Amino acid sequence: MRTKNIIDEFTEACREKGLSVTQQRLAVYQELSATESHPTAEEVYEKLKTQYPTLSLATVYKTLDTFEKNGFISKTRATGESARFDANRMPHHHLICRVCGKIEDLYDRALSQLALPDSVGSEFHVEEYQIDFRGLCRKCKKINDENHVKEEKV
Amino acid sequence: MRTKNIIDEFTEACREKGLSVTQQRLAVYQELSATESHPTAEEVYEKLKTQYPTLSLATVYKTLDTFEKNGFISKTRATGESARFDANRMPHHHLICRVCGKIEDLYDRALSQLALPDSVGSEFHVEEYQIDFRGLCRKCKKINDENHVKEEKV
DNA sequence: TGAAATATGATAATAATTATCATATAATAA
DNA sequence: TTATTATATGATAATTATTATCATATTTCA
Repeated sequence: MRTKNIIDEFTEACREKGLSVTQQRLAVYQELSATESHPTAEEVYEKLKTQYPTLSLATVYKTLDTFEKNGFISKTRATGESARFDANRMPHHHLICRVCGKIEDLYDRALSQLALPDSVGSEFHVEEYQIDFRGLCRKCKKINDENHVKEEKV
Repeated sequence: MRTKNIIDEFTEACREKGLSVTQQRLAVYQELSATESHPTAEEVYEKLKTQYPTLSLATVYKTLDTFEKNGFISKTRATGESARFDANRMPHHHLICRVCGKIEDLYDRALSQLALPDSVGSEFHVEEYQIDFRGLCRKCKKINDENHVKEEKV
């Protein structure tokens, strides 16, 4: 029943976004929903290929990319783009658009003085932290809204 | 004078960490300190190669890696490792060790209910956010502390 | 200064990701 | 349901970022 719900919700979410619902997408989404590890594309592929022998790694990559762009999943440590470096040790945060990938800096005193949870304790020695806000930049939001309207009209 | 300070501070920091102070490291560090963009390794290299014609891209990579491992700079979007994906939409944060790269999840109610700054306003539509705490895991901290003691003895 | 340690440059190798394109599947209209 | 159209897939080639290698050069420190 849990599985059923995930499938239904996923199917509905795909419809809303105008995405075809395919075996491969269902499989990848289910697999990712069933684990707490943060698997790589390769790992997802390895996990599924026994059950779906014709599945391609390229499809897994494309599927994950589609999911991420549609907000179904999140991508930790985006690759494919180059790593970016910063010598600015002033605490600052990032506004990252999930569609165009643009990164903007955000300075905010309150956000830079967060109290760290006690639970971290001696398990981890925190030196700094950074908040990544993910969503849509003004430009991509506009495009997104327009598409949504268009879909509702049809 | 500003430049002078940066050089002095950098040199001192290298000494503390037992790193050789080289032309290349100075150049890369100065370049990164002088910009607010978050350049890629390639971009740093392109910027410097006129002034330092013998500089190698491989050196820039190695230098940036060394800086990051020593906490001089930060690396946004770590690559070299695979991207990792997560279908868990429950707000959670990350504890990332800057030495061994291990990522652990952190759940904390307070950290997941942060008020967003007004300044963001209509410029960006935030859908979610994630805090990356960077520092040393227990194991790497131990090794780090031991090395420090050793260096002070010498 | 001179020996030992460390870093660099050139380049090869690797690993992750993306592009291409013919085929297959899904969505939609009749 | 079936035909048509749009979209996704699989196989594989190509690309891109990054790391490894190793001989040479530079730093460090006694």
